Amino acid sequence: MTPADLGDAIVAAVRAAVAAGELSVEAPETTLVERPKNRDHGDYATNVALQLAKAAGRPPREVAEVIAGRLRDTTGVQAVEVAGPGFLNITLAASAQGELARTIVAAGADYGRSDSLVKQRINLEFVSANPTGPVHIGAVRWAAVGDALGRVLSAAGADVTREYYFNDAGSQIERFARSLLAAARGEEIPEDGYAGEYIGEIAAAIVAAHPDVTALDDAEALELFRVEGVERMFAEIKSSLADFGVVFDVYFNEKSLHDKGELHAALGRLTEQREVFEEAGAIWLRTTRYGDDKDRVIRKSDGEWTYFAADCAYYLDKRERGFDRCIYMLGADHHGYVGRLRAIASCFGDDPDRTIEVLIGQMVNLVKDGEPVRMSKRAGNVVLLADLVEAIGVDAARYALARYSSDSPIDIDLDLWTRQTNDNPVFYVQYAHARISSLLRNAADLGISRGDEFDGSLLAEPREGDLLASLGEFPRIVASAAELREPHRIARYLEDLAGTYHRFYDACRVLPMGDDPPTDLTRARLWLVEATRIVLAGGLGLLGVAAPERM
RNA sequence: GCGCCGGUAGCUCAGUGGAUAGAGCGGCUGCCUUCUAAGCAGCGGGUCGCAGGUUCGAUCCCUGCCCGGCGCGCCA
Repeated sequence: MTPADLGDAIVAAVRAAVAAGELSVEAPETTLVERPKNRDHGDYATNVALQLAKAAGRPPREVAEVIAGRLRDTTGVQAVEVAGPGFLNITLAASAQGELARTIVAAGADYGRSDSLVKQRINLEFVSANPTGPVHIGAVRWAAVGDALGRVLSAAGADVTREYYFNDAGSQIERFARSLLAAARGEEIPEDGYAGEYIGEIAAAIVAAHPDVTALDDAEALELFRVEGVERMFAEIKSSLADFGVVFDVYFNEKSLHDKGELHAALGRLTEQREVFEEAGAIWLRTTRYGDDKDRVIRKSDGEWTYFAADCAYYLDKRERGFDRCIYMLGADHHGYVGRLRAIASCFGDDPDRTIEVLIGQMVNLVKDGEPVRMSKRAGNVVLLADLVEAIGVDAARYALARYSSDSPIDIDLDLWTRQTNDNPVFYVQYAHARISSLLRNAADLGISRGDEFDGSLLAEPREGDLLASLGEFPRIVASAAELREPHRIARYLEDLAGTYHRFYDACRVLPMGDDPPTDLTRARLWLVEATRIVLAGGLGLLGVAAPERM
C-alpha cells in the first residue's frame, strides 16, 4: 500500500461516514498523509479530522473517532488511533507495507512517474546564453537545474519542450564580430569588444578556413566573421552542454524572428490590441498598464528594433506553437524582467498567471583558495562550464548545482569539490547504489534469485519498515518537485533514502552467511533491495547524474 | 527611493499551517576474520533576524522594522 492508496482510503472513509449520516461535511478530494517523525505515532498520520472539524461543526477528536471507525475496516490497515488534538495515527499491516516492494519492482523505471501534469504543454527555456563566448559558470546553474526540471516535469506527465533562445541578432553580435576581425588582423580589441582568449582562437580558425578573408573589404569581412564566429561559438556551446548531459529540443534563433518578419507581426498584433503608442519618435508598449514599472520601447527612434521587441515576437511565437505555459529560467541579475515578460503576455490578451512563469535563480559564486573568483566575459577572465566539469566532474557538478533551492545563492568552493570525499553528498547517494549493485551481483554469483513471489509480511524489522516508507514517498516527491518547479527536492529525498538504506544494510543481513541456504526472508529482502535500487537509479536519473554499479 | 531573493545548530543548508524543528560537514566516543567502513551507532550543539497580527495550532501566512545579495537604459 502506497501513501497515495492510503490517502484514497481515508477519503473513502470520510465519504462512507457522510453517506451513513455520521458526519455532515463535504469530503475533500485528497488528503495529506504524513510519515510521523515519532514512530509511536504509527506508520502514517493524517490531520483530516482537524481540517474538517470546523465545517462539520464538531470537535476535532469526535470527527476523528468517526473517521477512524470507518478506516479500521480498510484492508491493509491494522490499527487506527486518535491522538493529540485530533490526528489519526495509522498502522499498516506488515504485509500491506511489504507489498510496496512488489509494486516498485513491477513498475521498474516507471515507478515515480505520474499524470499530475498530463496534457500540459510546457515550453521550458533555460541557459540561453549569448553566442559571444563559451558557456560560463553563471549559466551553468540553469543548465543543471533546468535540465533536471525538464526531466521532473516529464515524469509528472507534462509535454515538455526544452528550448535555448539564441541571441544571434543585435549589437552584442556586432561587437563580437568586430572583436574577431580585430584579432584576425592583429589589431587591438575594440573598447566595447570581447577580449577572451577564445576570440583569438576562433579568429584564427576562421582565417584558416577562409584564407581569402584578407582580400575582403571591411563590411564583407565583418559579415564573414559574424556568420562564421556565431556558428563556431554556438557549436562549442552545444558541445560543452552535451558533455554536461544537457541537450535541447529546440535551439531557437532570434535572427529567425527578424528574417520571418515576426517582429512586424507582433507589433501589428499589439497595435490591434491598442497597447502601443508613439513618443519622441519611438514606438512604445504600454506595459505599465499591467504592472511593469515603466513602459518599454519596441522600436527606437532610429528605426531599430529593441531586444524587447524580439522578446514580444518570441513570446507570440511560443504561443502560436501551442505552448500553454512558458517557463523562463533567469538569473537574479535579470529578475527585473519578470514584470515586463508578464506585461507582454497581458498586452497580447493572455493571462500571465496562466501562460508565464519566471523562475529566478540566485547567483553562483566560485571560491578558490578562500577567495572569490571574479567572472567577466569581456575581460576574458572566464570560468567555463568545461573548466568546472574538468575540475569536479559532471556528476558532482550537476548534483552540487541541483541540490539547493534556486532561491538560495551558492558558493562553489573549487578546492572542496575537487576533493572527491564524502563532503560531497552525491557520493553518499551513489555509494548506496553501488553497494546495492554489489550485493545483487553477489546474490547472482551465489545462484540466489528473488523469485517470482515473496511474503511481504516478513519485512517486519523497523529498518525495513523505514525503508519501505521512504520508498513509498518517491512518487509524491517527484510530483511536488514538478508542481513547485523545485528539482532540489529530488536530491534531498535521495540523500534521505540513501541514509535509510545504509541503516537498513547495517541492521539487516540480506544474503545467507557461509553455506546457509537462502530463506524466504532472503528472497523478501532481495525484493526490497531491488526496489531501493530502482528508486535510487530513477531519482539520480531525474537529476542527470549517473547511478554507478561500482565505485 | 522602489522591486526580487535570503536570514534556521560552529559551517553549508532542508523543512508547500501540525505533535519533541532536521541532515551533512566539523568536534568527541564506539563498531569491520562473511553482502563495498565512501558505511553505521552514540554524545554535544537552536531566542527558526526582531516586533506585532491571523489561527485550535506559525520556522511556514499577513504587516512593520533590521541585516545581507541582486536589480531598476530608446544596452543586450
